[in-house]
Amino acid sequence: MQKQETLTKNQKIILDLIEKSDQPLKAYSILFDVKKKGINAPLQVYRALDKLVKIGKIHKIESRNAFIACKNSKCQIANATIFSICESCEDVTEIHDHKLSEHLRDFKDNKGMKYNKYNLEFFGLCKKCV
Amino acid sequence: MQKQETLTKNQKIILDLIEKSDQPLKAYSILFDVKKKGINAPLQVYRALDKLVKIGKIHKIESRNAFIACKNSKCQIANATIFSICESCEDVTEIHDHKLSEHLRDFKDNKGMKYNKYNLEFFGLCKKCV
DNA sequence: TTATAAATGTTATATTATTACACAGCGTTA
DNA sequence: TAACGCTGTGTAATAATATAACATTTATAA
Ligand SMILES: [Zn+2]
Ligand SMILES: [Zn+2]
Ligand SMILES: [Zn+2]
Ligand SMILES: [Zn+2]
Repeated sequence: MQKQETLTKNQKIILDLIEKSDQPLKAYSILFDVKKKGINAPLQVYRALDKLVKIGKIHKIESRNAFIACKNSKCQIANATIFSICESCEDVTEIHDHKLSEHLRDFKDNKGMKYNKYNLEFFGLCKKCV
Repeated sequence: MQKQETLTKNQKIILDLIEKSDQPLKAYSILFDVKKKGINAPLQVYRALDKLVKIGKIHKIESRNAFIACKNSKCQIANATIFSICESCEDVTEIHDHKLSEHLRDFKDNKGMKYNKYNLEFFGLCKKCV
């Protein structure tokens, strides 16, 4: 099997849900919401999430154990994510900053690590919460 | 009570253990190891971990749910961490790169977020695992 | 068509983290 | 001294997050 072009039923259901939310969703809240669509078990959710993360349709916010849709339609950057997180209202925004991305992409440590991915999370207070 | 200078018994026990390991430890593995010292419950571990994170003695590797000691004796950077993580052997190293840190510290988005913390995790393969 | 990779459905279980409550120790200050 | 606030402790219970194992089905490739 080559690269899968079309999403499967479960993957579509779960991606739809995540895309409708502009904020990250947690796995068990997703599970709760898709039970009416016949998805009954955590594993079904986690499998779809894994796949969607892998193909870059969604990203995991590691510090929150939550998943957010990628708005960048041509997301080549499943492996290069930057987020801004408000610690008061928990609002999360994906950041696309060319200069910063470049800097991170080009970063080399002094140990000969071969990087293929990074995830950066900024924390603070958003305008509304300052 | 002012800022606490000295660590408490539980905090010391747990920091000692983490400092002895050059790799991240998980909360329940810590719990297992400190049972012989009279720490019996998860909460006792998590409370110590929270405190140690807060004062910058250790850092949490978010993508691994694990905790590593900060080697930087004067760590003013509890709130500005960069890690390199090998996805094969799971070796984790804290990175201190002045230029990159500066770049991250100075980063401003276009939404008026007021940042006070960031965490960056690089993933890839270390020299041994390439 | 046959082999194989990917996805599904289900049950059970493992792992990570928090809530709730009672109490002890220390420093401040009334 | 006594009252108070703050931080930490100990314990039990439970919540939240994630994976293992197994049987089956579907999609693609040769
Ligand atoms: Zn994205
Ligand atoms: Zn906010
Ligand atoms: Zn550090
Ligand atoms: Zn390695």
